[in-house]
Amino acid sequence: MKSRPVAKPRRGERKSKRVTILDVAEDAEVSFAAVSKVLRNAYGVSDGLREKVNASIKKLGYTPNTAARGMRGRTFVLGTIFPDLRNPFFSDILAGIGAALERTPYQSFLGIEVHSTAPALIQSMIDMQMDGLIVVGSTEPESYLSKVGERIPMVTVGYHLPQITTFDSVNNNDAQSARLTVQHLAKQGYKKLVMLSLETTIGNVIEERERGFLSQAEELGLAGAKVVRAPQTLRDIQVAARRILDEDRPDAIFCWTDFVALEVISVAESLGRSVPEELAIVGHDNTMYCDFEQNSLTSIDQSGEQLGLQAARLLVERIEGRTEAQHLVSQPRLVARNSSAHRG
Amino acid sequence: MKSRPVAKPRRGERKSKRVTILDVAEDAEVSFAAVSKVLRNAYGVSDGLREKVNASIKKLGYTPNTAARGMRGRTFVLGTIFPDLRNPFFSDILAGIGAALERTPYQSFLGIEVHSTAPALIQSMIDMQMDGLIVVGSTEPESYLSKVGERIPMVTVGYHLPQITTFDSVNNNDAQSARLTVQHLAKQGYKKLVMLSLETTIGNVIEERERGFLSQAEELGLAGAKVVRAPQTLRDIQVAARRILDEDRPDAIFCWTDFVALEVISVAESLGRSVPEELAIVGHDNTMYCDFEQNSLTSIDQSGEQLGLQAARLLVERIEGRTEAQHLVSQPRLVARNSSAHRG
DNA sequence: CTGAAAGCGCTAACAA
DNA sequence: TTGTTAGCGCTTTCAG
Repeated sequence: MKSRPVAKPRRGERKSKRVTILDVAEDAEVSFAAVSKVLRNAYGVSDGLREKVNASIKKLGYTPNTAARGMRGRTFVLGTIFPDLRNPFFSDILAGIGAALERTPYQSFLGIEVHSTAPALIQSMIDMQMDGLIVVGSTEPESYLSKVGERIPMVTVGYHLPQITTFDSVNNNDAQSARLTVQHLAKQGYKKLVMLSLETTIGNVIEERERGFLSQAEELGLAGAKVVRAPQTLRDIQVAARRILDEDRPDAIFCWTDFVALEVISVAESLGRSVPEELAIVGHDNTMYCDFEQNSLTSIDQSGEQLGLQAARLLVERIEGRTEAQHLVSQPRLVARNSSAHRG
Repeated sequence: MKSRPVAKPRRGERKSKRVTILDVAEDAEVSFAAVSKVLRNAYGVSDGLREKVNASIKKLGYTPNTAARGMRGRTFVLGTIFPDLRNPFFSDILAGIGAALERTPYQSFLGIEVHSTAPALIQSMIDMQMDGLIVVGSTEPESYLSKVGERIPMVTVGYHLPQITTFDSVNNNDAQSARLTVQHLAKQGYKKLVMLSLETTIGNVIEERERGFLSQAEELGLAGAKVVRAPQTLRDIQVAARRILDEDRPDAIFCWTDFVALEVISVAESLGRSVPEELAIVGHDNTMYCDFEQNSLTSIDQSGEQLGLQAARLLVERIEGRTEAQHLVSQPRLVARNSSAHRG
């Protein structure tokens, strides 16, 4: 016996049927094309029609099906890619992106390179027909990013390539970050400087900081300034810190990001080295943990919020038609706290 | 003069034309339906055909258009919603979700309630035709979440409603978190306990912890145990901590999450109160900052990674057909460090 | 100013 | 086992 021809339940059955543009058209007693025009703010719609349609939209609680939209035009969805979530600095960037998008029709979703690679995430976002991408702290080669930029509007944060034309970028002046640090430490009377840097490179951010660190130290006549690189895991940082403290015996350490600096303080403390009397520590990003009394960490503020804001602004501009590349660089500032206070 | 009929450039022009299922079919010399079947692992495809198609897919670098997929069936995209990114605990949850999804065809994107409300994010995700949602630390009412659960497969983390049938949940036993804390503090010899809790409720997580705290204190005969609530901003936490320290004068404070505990340590230190001799501090979530020597914060570990892993697993099960609700509760454990060490 | 009609790339029922 | 076909909900010409 054949089953009777019922409305096929399929998988999607559980979802109560969506309100579509046709339902709105019917309710408003207009053609569905008219509804589409109102939705897109297209040219040539009378006020009366617009009002009727908007009333029906509200009444029925209609929201456009983004997937369907994506098949023809824009989705008004942007993708943002972060390397991880552990660094609280990223939440500042996100706040900036949110602020920039607040009064626009755009939404942003995040992809995190935690168990996915950046290329996989980027491909997924393209497959979802997202309108543009903000790529933060990428470690991918320039050639790859350039190709992505040809396929979809893109802005990088932390990957400064002033000559590139296929995407925009927003950056902190990372060399300047290191210069400010060295100047500050020198002024406080510290003389033997080590920079605890990152093993894997992030765009050209890390190189820039190392470059600024070494050149400024040289200019100020601080002999023996040295760069040591370590991976991002706490274990490796601990080992590196211990070795620096035992072997290089600097009186100041500049760390590429705050949590590394906090770990170095931790190691120094467990080794009985007093901060800042015997050892100054400076971090980078000025995250909320710097302010705690027990850390009181001098740090470089690169205003993640501003970076995110500008990135989102540039991206929307690109999506809406700009074709010449823009590359923004913002100036960091040093926030002095106890961890680099002494040594008059 | 009319413009000549060129291939219309439109907005999407910049994007080099996508490889579609038709291109693959042509290259493999089969019908495009055959390609779709291979893609979906559908029943009734010969090995020869499958191989030919897979070769063409690889050769052409084809990836399915998720938007088009979303119009008919599944997208294999999940949405995860976090209240914010500042709490490093969330990155543990994310790691768990990533681990669970690693060997599946599913991808997860994040929405953060920073400038968007949860309902707006949820609606966007539904509009993108995502297959399911993981909602973490929501403050929305049960009635609303229940309605969402009827429309789309959903799992909540941090919203334990054992009776609800429209979605699954994964939770830490939050009452037990507080009980463990009180037991530990009592054993260490601390007697006057205050819990520094959150003003706005997160699911029922906060209530549960408060309940466990008060009942366990009573059971152990610790008179005068008290709950104080404060908003999540550093400023408010500072004010509250100062007031507690000045007025309530407890010898131990249990904080609902680690960064609050760190702020309390900071305030205590600036007030000249020594931790743990005069004052014990216990946090919650056992985030990486607890381990730093300068904090050495006793904390409750609720294994965010496990919570995320289970949530993703349940969600995939639901998407693939399970209809009876599942509600998981995991047991926390206390990690003792210096901040609650003394008071023999 | 409004509506009719043609697809976008895919899934899944159905026919061969 | 394979191919044909009918949409999914929307944008965007193009005619009226």
